[in-house]
Amino acid sequence: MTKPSIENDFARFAGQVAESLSFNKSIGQIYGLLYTSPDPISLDEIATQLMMSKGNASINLRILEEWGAVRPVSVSGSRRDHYEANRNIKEVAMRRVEDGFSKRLEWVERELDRFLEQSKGSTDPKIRKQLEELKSLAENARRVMKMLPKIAGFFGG
Amino acid sequence: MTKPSIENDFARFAGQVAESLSFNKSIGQIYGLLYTSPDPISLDEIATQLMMSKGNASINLRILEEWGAVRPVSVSGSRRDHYEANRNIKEVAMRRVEDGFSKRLEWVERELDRFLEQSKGSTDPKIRKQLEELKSLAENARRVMKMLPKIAGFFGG
DNA sequence: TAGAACGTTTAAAACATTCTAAACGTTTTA
DNA sequence: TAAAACGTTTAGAATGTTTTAAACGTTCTA
Repeated sequence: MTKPSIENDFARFAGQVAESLSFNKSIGQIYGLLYTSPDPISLDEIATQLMMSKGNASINLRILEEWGAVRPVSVSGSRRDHYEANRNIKEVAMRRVEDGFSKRLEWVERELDRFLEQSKGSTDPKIRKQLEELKSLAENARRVMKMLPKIAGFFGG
Repeated sequence: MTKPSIENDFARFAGQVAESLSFNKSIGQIYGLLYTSPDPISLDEIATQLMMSKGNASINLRILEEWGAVRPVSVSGSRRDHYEANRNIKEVAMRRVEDGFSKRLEWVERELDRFLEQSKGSTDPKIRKQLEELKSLAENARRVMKMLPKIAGFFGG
């Protein structure tokens, strides 16, 4: 942090938020910095402003890019990559939920199916009933996930 | 794992699920074991079955108890504490969302208010607009959280 | 074409979390 | 009352994650 400014405080705050969501601090800081920045920023500037190594900035920028939270833009008069934030946080979050949580739920359902297969015939019927309960729970959870964008849109869209 | 059984496989699976939710493995394994167990189990039995230290079992059982995911029950003929799972996972998850996520959202809103205060007068108006946008986003998110039990109930209740 | 300007990769340092084993304090049993 | 049976605490070992610093390979510039 070269200068103490509201923008820098905000980037630090975004780092804390990221940590509390079990992302890493740098990811939050970078996104926070780009979020408030009126202009796209280069990798070097990001690293300097946030007092982190170029390497770290590079790695976490790439992750943010994968998430669609950040995009590279070309800035005339500079050959450096510059980045700007995708400020549509709801969109970013939804994609994150989809890619992270829904995919895992599908995996859980597949595993539960395997257990159900295993439990056929051999074990006592109680466990089968429990597995079926779990599976329907997972299915419902996934259905809720799927509705989430519409639900979120229904509240402040 | 003394015996290879579907129950033990399931406990291991629950451990993986826990890890993917950024809890620790032991928490998931313990809950998984208790979930499928027809009878309450003692701390020692839990540790033995899951091949973990008593200390670890003790610590994580306490966390599960705090979450309301597990409850101690007295078993006649034994002075050991025995535990059984609260199998109402939806209830457990909802309380977890409430205690974890909603509380954090409230903190985010408070911090955003502080930034808004700071931004009054001094800085350019753009950042203030962004902060207000973020705040309304957080409010909406919290509103969705609050509705979640009803939404979840609307799907398979 | 030599060297500067970049972004990426990598090895290891710094740090955080999880887990174990043993010591410990109670409570119960004999 | 001595010893056994417990659950908890604790110090540190094991492991995992994040970050840095430096080496590296390109691409551009002069």
